[in-house]
Amino acid sequence: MDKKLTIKDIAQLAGVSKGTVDRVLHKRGKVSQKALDSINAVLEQIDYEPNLIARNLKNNKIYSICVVLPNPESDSYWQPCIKGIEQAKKEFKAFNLSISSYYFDPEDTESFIAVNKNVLSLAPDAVLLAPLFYKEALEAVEKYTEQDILVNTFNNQLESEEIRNFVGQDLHQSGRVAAKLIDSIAQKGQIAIVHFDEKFKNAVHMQEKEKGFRNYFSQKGNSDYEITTLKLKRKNYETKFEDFLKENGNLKGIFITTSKAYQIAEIIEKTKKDDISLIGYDLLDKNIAFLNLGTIDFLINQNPKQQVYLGLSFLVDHFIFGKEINHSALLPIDIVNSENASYYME
Amino acid sequence: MDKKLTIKDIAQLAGVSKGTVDRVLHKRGKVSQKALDSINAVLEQIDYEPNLIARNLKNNKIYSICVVLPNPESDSYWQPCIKGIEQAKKEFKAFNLSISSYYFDPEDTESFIAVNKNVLSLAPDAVLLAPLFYKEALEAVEKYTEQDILVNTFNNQLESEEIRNFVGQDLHQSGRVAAKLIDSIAQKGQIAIVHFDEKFKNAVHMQEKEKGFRNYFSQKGNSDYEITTLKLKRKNYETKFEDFLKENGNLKGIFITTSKAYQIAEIIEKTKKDDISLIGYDLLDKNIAFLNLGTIDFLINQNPKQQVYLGLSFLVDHFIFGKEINHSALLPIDIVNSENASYYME
DNA sequence: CACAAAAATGTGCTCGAACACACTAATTTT
DNA sequence: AAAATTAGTGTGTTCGAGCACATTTTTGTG
Repeated sequence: MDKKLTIKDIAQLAGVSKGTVDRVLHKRGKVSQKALDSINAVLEQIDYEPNLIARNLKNNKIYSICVVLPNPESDSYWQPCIKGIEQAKKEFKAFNLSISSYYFDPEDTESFIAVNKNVLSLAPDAVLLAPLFYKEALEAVEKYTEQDILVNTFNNQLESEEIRNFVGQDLHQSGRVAAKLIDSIAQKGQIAIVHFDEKFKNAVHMQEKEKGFRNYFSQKGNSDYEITTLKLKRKNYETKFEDFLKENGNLKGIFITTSKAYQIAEIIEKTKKDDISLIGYDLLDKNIAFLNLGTIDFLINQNPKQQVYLGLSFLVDHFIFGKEINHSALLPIDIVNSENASYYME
Repeated sequence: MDKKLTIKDIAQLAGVSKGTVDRVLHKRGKVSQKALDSINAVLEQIDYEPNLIARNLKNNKIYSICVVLPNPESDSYWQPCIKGIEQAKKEFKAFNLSISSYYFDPEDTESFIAVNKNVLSLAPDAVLLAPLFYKEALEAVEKYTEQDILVNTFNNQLESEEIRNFVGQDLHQSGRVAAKLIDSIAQKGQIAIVHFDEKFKNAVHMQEKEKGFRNYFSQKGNSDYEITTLKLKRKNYETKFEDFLKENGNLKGIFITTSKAYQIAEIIEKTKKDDISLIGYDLLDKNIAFLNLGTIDFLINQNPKQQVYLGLSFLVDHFIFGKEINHSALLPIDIVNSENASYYME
């Protein structure tokens, strides 16, 4: 049972003290060429891995991480994030960690700014941020970075040098997945891309999905479908969509780019039309209900729970085990129907 | 920044020494009622979590884990397992772990017995086993358990008291997922369930999938489909399947219960019939090729890579962090089309 | 050559849990 | 009542990395 080699072993093999080996490993200088050579010779022969457990023993600081996300009560898309945070807390309970959540109002830029200001004043070690408002998020990230607070993002991609990590999905590709699904199930005819546009906050999101969706069909060529885009606002979406249905009798499929597919499904269900295929996003209870009913054919899982969990576990890996943080982690684009939905919800 | 409470802190609060606290925590006895009471009083007030890092520092044993699985060269379904093992090795490199793989011939019961005998003689701390052969696997598990070797299984479920853990999928539900997919895409007509029957080694597997598939339609009632089962053997599958195609002109969908969908796809492709929907299993290169071509409509990902990785990480959690091992972990049943396949492969 | 400054190297302590062992106090035995 | 036994308690060491500090060696300069 050959145990792992330690710094002490290397020191012995190289004929120096562990202090010298330590200086070589950490490039702290103050080492003679002779000692350096003999230690390097040993290091080349053996495969030294520092014992992370021992390394972290000394470091008995409690790392505090703040998660900044929209209030799940305002938009239930974010509900699963709570579970993701709980899971991370449970999983990492044994380490010196303190994870706390801070909610902002997804409809209110000011609230986003205020919450970030508050979190900044708490001076945590890291922030996991859902950067819903582009400009304000960049400013927040800058301030955090000034205070040496590590910032990671999830859900929305933000182009910034300071961001060490992003956990989310490729929205363009997600649009292509939806297109392929429509292509698999919808009859020849018209296809509508429906954006539920609440104060444009998801504008970039929805545009990327639309681009991907259209890209699939234009790349494929000679399509059986005519694709139109429909923008709906919260206030009058019902009448506006009902009008759209009347005007477009040949509608065979709808791709809803937000998590509000159930609102379309409700209307479709009333019209008793069963030849319109519906593809939407996210496993909200209301969406699942229509999925089970057959009104919605497929949902694409953006996996908010996993996004938060992974984002947190990257931070833990970084703080506790000194691992480098990847620049970005793209989660799989899960295709969900009534039969496999439960596995993605729990 | 209040740091975590240690044994020393508890000792101070209770007015005893850390040794006494240690005896209470580990129920080693030799503690007076008075000391016990005062320590318990402290423990009730605070929420003590032992520092796992410190606990494991002392324990500098190298844990050896053997993975026993079919030779990926005999059946490329198992190919991703190698990556799963590599990933686990990389991820857990920093801990005192030694993970090694042992292959058996999936067509040869004797080889399964021999490999397990060999692994048994190596006396590892744990074995992660793909229990392909039911009876022999039970015997092997029994022998391992006699030697106090922890056994976990993946891919195939095995009913046994000794098994602490299983990582895999619910095959019945996976059949239902396939049925729902067929129901979404196939035109009215005949549906065939195709079993590729290699020496019955997967018999239980395939039967469970078929049951789930049929269960979906019988539960739904008034189906547009007539379902037949076709068993093919490796030798003459081509002619047999071609005959089947000729005899069943109204065939609209095929559910292949193994990873050999590409063999059916090859034949379908030749006939130039494009109104037959194909659902199969597993992201083999050949399957992916037909998925991209459009011959295969969906693949169900059984995720062998993740199965092995999770199985190993459960063992690591157990050995390194003293976590309890769950009895079973059912992985999601991923629906894969040409657009989201890459996320499940890497 | 002396002697200071700088460079190189080694020593020793820390982290928290676990446990061996030494030690004291209480109890029983002779 | 002294000796022996046992119950109860505290102390000290270990694990490996990291780092402060002490110590030794080398180099430079008058």
